Amino acid sequence: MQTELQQVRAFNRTVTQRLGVLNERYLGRDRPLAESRLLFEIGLKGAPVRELRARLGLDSGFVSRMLRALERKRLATTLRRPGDDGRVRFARLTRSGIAELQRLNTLSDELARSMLTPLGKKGAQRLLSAMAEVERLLRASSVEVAPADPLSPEAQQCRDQYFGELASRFRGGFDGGLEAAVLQSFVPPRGVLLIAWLFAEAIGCGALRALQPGIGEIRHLWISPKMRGLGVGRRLLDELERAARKRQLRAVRLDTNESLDEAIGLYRASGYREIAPYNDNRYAHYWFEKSLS
Amino acid sequence: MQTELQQVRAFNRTVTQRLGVLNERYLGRDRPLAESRLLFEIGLKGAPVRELRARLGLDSGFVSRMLRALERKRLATTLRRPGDDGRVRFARLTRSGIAELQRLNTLSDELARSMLTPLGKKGAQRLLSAMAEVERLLRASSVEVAPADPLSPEAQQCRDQYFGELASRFRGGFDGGLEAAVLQSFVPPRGVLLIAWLFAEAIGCGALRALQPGIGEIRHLWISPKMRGLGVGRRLLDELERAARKRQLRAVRLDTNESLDEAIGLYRASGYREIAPYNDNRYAHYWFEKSLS
DNA sequence: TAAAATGTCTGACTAAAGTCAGGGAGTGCA
DNA sequence: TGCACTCCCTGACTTTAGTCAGACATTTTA
Repeated sequence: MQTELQQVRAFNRTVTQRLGVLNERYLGRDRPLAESRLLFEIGLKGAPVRELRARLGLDSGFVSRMLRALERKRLATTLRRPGDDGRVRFARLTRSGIAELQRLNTLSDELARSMLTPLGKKGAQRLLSAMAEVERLLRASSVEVAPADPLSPEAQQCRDQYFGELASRFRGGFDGGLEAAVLQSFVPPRGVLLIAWLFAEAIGCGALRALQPGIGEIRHLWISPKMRGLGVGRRLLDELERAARKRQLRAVRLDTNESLDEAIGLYRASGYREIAPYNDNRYAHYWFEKSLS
Repeated sequence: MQTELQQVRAFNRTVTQRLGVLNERYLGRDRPLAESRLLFEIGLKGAPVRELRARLGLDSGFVSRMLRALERKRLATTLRRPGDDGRVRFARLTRSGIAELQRLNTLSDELARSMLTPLGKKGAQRLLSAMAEVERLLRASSVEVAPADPLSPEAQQCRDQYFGELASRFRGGFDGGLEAAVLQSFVPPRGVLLIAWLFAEAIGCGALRALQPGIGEIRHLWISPKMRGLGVGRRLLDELERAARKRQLRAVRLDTNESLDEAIGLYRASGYREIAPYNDNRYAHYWFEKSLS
């Protein structure tokens, strides 16, 4: 473990040093860095001020003041969008603000090039794939799993994506009727719905409910496609099993469709064993159980 | 190319965000971040002030002022070391400074752990090896190659390390006698000595000199062991060949010892072909030539 | 040995980043 | 309608980070 931590620290040092220096040199040329970041965040489409604040993690006064500065330089405007909540201001780049953003993008590309070109073609390829791996895993490591209300908009959104995917993957489609009673069964203390968050975005979910005395059922385990293969599913499953243990369940069951290979792989790898059908789900091809000791 | 640059930018964003937030949260808790970094750099063994300045890339006044601040808090002292250059001050941590450094190290470890543990064992391993790769390549990409005086201390240092390595690798050892005339032959305009710099540290060298009319010779190509396999050797070799072309040479030659496998591999991969001995170097087993068209 | 260069220090300054309190406008609910 | 709340704004601050000029001691070079 010691050397692993040292490795992370070495990475941390090298990378912050190199990127910090470059960011300042390329992006903060004639303007405070925070202002450049704000320009980036507003982007071509504009954004509500509250969102800018959240994304940059900055104080309301600070952002407001920077927006005034951008307005004085005629790079951005804030307006109120009719139809929206009248308190919310919407920031948008002016024509010259967009030109400025393009210039920043060019500089940012130069920065990227300055990292790749000295390495030659093969080295650049190696760096790129290692970067992609680090980036994905680092994102995965900031994922947080927390219980949620099954009726919350985020839960609804996860379910929509989940059912949408089932509909496209199942041979013969999928008709996602779901009674309110099932959702109620995910509510504590008998069940639980867990959502995996990447910052403010819900990127996965999974639910546990009581099936029979001593036996729970896991349902709706889903991970956003862009976060697959990074262990998020495994984490959700682990947490659901932990929740089941806490509820004194001695086993959990689940069913799944033949087309969901990653899920089936995950279940087998996690110690689930195939059992006889315990329900008449017409979309299920496999039924699994794992005993929790 | 476009998507490659985008990949780098995505990495840049994710990593600076994640590391920036964590750095501040963990290391800048009750003290300016720069001060924490200074504590790190002084370290257990202490360091000369000039070196601290160089490593952190900070203004002399700024560092001096931070040192005074650390002194006021009884975390560090500066002293003059007898025997050394009397102008140089040496910074050293006090007992409580060391305790503070340990605390920082603990926090830094926590930070590292917070990245690894959510990924599970396999994910952590993947992250670690990708991090190591990114770190090494990023360091390699900040290497700069520049001509140097063959008599400069850095050149001397490179040669010492080079000869030292030859002595340990050659069967039967190596007696590194080198006449001043040879060094003189590396001086422009007829020859050139290139040094590869990683920030202020010389981590590789290579020399070109005139051998016969129209033919040059490459000598002393060496890369620090910790920077091997990252394309630095290839870059030095390319630059030496470019220098040869600029001098209107139509070919370059070099000799090498059988034990230097990496070098031999590099030469072959770069288009060098074995030729008959063109000198009577008793340590050489192979003689190579490449024609520059 | 004088002159130039180097290493460190201080004082005086600036820019950037961030915090805090309070106020006005708008929204949603009782 | 009144009240609590949200969103954004401004003004008044502080801290952090940095720059610059010059002073002084020491070392190196001519």
